Amino acid sequence: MVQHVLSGPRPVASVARALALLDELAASETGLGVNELARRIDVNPSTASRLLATLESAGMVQRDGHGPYRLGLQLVTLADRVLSRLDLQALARPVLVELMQSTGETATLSIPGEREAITVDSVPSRSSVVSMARLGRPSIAHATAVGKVMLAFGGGGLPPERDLLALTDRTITDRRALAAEVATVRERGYGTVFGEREQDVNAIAAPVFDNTGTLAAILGLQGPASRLEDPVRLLGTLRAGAAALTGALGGRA
Amino acid sequence: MVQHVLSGPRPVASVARALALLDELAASETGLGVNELARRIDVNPSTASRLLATLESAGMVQRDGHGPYRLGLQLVTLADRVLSRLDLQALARPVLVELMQSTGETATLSIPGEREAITVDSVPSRSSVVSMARLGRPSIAHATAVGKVMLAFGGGGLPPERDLLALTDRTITDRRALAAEVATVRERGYGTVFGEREQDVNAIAAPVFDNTGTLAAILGLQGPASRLEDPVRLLGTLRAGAAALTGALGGRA
DNA sequence: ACAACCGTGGCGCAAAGCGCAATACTATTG
DNA sequence: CAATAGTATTGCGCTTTGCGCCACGGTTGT
Repeated sequence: MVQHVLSGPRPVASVARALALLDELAASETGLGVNELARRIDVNPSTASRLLATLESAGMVQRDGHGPYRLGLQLVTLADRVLSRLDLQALARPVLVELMQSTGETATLSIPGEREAITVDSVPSRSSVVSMARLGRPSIAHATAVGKVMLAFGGGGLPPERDLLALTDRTITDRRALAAEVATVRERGYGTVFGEREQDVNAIAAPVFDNTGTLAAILGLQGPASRLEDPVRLLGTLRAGAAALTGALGGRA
Repeated sequence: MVQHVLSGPRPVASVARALALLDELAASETGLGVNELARRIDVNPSTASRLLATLESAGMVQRDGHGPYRLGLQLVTLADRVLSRLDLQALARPVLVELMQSTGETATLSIPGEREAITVDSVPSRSSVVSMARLGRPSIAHATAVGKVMLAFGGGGLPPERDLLALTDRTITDRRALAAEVATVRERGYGTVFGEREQDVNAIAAPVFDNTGTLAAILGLQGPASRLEDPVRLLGTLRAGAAALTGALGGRA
């Protein structure tokens, strides 16, 4: 074959061939036929036909009737996911800095995942005694302000009661109590926490939406309970930041 | 066409698995590990590892060090190709209509290919006796206004002399003469044809550039020699259309 | 310290993808 | 209009090759 020089692990040939087809289609402005593609990546036309059929069923390539193949719209969908995340983090950075500077507390950016929200960026308060926000760490859904916002706006259901571990004596461990709390968060448009994850930490969080109206991220502010006795007083600033981000993503409200 | 489980062609399983990985990554906002992905598409972790390595070498997925996988930037590149073509045709339609209405001649949109430019859309003149512009047909590079523009701005080389077939007695068949003509086109910023493809057809064409400065398309106007004695008098209108399209694509000049 | 994850490489078997060839269809040739 | 040369897509059999199993090293959490 051709690329036999590759050191290290042997790549999956079929997949490599399929990707080569995509590259060829990307290089050609007008689209290519099966035989032409087969020649370019040096395989039998039947092989190319089958590979293209597989790619077509996934929307990676498309064509008009029996005409030449072109790149498919599914690529746009996938790329949109990439860009939205890149955009989000880039756009959020100055907002986080602004939030930290005007409030003096640690500002965090979290992305909603399957069962918990993951903190992907943070700007720690200058006077941060405790650096609570470690990147990449999940925020326990039922015991953080960020997590409550995710439950309220993320579209997923509440976690099972056996996951509602008590981290402090103020943690909500009853599923019905959590449901009520989440409903309140959804109604007010922000979530709070008063020592429910760590004894002396209070926090507030607000949702950020994208152009499709789905929850794209969560902005959070947190500080020591001694200083941040009532995090709701930061609500105005936090809401301004969330609104700025939501607007930048093409969303509203 | 729907995916028949019975008599339908058997898709290439490895490729289907790789595409399933991409779908799973698209579904998850935060990225996933090898084992987690393997569980979701129901394969062995080692298989997922190899598939992902193949995808990674093509830039379809990426990751930070040994962290979880995310969708790769190559997807953005591929999607850009899709969108640019879709955008182009959508944006060009009103321009073509405008060109036809203000000049009374047939307006065409062509996309530069490997060796010739392919006409992908056209708005025929109302009084079109001859409908020369059939969609999907290549414009012979050395004997059409569109083709000359492609040679002048497309970046590719001149065709070999054996391809310079004489279609009429005015067709340029000498390679050096063609080189001179192309140089003139590049200098003036537009290409013309006086009965070099068909005896009684004159035409003029102008380039459209995208945001990277490469030739994205070619706008053409053509009519019967009897009526369109000097196509250069349409230059102003044509240039305005080309400039509008170039601007819409983020290009300049 | 162990334990429980994770990601990856070697190995061997059988599943599976590939090339060959035949088919049907279309476009272009004489 | 027949003839030719393209294309795209099947069926079929061989052997390649991709997969699962297992084991290793690395990291996290108990």
